[in-house]
Amino acid sequence: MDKSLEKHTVTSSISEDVFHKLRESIVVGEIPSGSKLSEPALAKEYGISRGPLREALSRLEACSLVERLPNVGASVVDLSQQKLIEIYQIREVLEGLAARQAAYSITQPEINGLRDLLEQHKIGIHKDQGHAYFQKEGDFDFHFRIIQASKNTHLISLLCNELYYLHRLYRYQFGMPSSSRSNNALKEHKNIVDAMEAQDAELAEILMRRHIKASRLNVLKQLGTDSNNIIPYAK
Amino acid sequence: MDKSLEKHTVTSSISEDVFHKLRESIVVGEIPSGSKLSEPALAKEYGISRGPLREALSRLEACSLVERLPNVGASVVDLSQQKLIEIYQIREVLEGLAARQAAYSITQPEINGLRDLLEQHKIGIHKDQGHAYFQKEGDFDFHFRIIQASKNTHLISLLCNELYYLHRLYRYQFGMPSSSRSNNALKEHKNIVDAMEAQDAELAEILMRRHIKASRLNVLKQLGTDSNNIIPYAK
DNA sequence: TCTACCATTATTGTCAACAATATGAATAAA
DNA sequence: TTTATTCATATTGTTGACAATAATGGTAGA
Repeated sequence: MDKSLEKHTVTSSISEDVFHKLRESIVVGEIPSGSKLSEPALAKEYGISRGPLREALSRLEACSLVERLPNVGASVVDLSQQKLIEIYQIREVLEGLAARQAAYSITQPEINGLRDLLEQHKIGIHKDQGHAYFQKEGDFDFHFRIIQASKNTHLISLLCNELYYLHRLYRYQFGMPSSSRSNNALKEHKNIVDAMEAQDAELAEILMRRHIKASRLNVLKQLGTDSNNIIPYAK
Repeated sequence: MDKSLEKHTVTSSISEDVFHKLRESIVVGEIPSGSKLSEPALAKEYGISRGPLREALSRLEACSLVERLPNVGASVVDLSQQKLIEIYQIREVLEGLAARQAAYSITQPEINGLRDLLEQHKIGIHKDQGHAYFQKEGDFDFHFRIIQASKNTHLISLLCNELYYLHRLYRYQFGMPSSSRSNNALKEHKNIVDAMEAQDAELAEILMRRHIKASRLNVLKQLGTDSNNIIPYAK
């Protein structure tokens, strides 16, 4: 498997490249949500033909970042509070599953890695509490590692290839809270790692679900009060 | 929205058609799992060009029915007991979520529809207990309705467009048990509907998870004993 | 002035040919 | 006999052109 992997990852097709580029542009808001994606325009912009571009659009559609209507074309997905809630609900149960499975199969090195991350996170909070860019990435990293540790490849793909970028998109577009919660989040992260180290799968699942639910409620609270945080394209 | 939907669903593109045809062929085993999908051969078979065919393959890849290697091509996904377990684990939590959300928002007509289905199911068990084709479809229908009732569009898409066909694929390929369990399954279904009608979301989730877990354990038990049920392409 | 219809234009869907890469067989060397 | 290399073949990746459909603007009629 290593050999074939090594053999194939060196080759990067045009459609692959433009898929990654487009995905990043969409997630960071460079291409605003709701906007139309014209095939001729994009093809010209990237200096490629429409074939690989359509392939890329197809893949973006698969991870719910763009929507396509037959004979009409592709648009960047329209954000809404409703969709954000849906994504959180799904993450809640899927990452709960990830934590549960990880509790069974996580290794000591993986546990150590998570503890190091928590330590860095702690330092980060004291240092630049405020618009804490670090925490955000640190949070993603934390969740990432647990998902990977679940060893459920389908779950990993679902969370890391599809929902992850959608999540990032919303974080970038809606102003991002979570800094107000980073102390709580840190404690919750620690408890989750403790449960996993104790191989208490049920507890790990419950704690992870609670953690994501708390995050969801916090985000919604912020959005409810700061209505100006809602980006112009949201319905 | 109804108008635009009505307007656009009448148009069916070639790639759309061939996507549906290929998906069905794969699910029912007409195209065996693990087999290579040659673009020229398939294009010729369906009398189309390679363009829309590649689009269809791309969509099949998105729902995990085919795997593609760059510069190598597409193959129907390889089945394995490991993957089957992974899918069941994911369904367990996602359909648990669906049941929980459905408990909040399900309508009385939807409840009535489910009860009718259970009644038909009951009759079906008495009539042709054995290789009960009806139960299988009835089971799918039951789960489908609850997923729809969750009103979470992302969840609906995930379960009905992606996991559903994978599930069917495994059912068709591995001999399918579930008839041995149909009496238990019926009771479990009834309890789930009861919980939803009582708007007891937590209970509905727990019962649905337990139901799918029981189904998973049953399938694995069958596969463990009847090793000849495992299809030739499984590793 | 407003509405309905029509034609023009632009965009998407499809195709067939070309380029680049991988596969497999045949040959040569060890 | 086995392994490495090379070449021929087939397959995938990409392109540009053509066909079909939708969006747009203007005109005629009410």
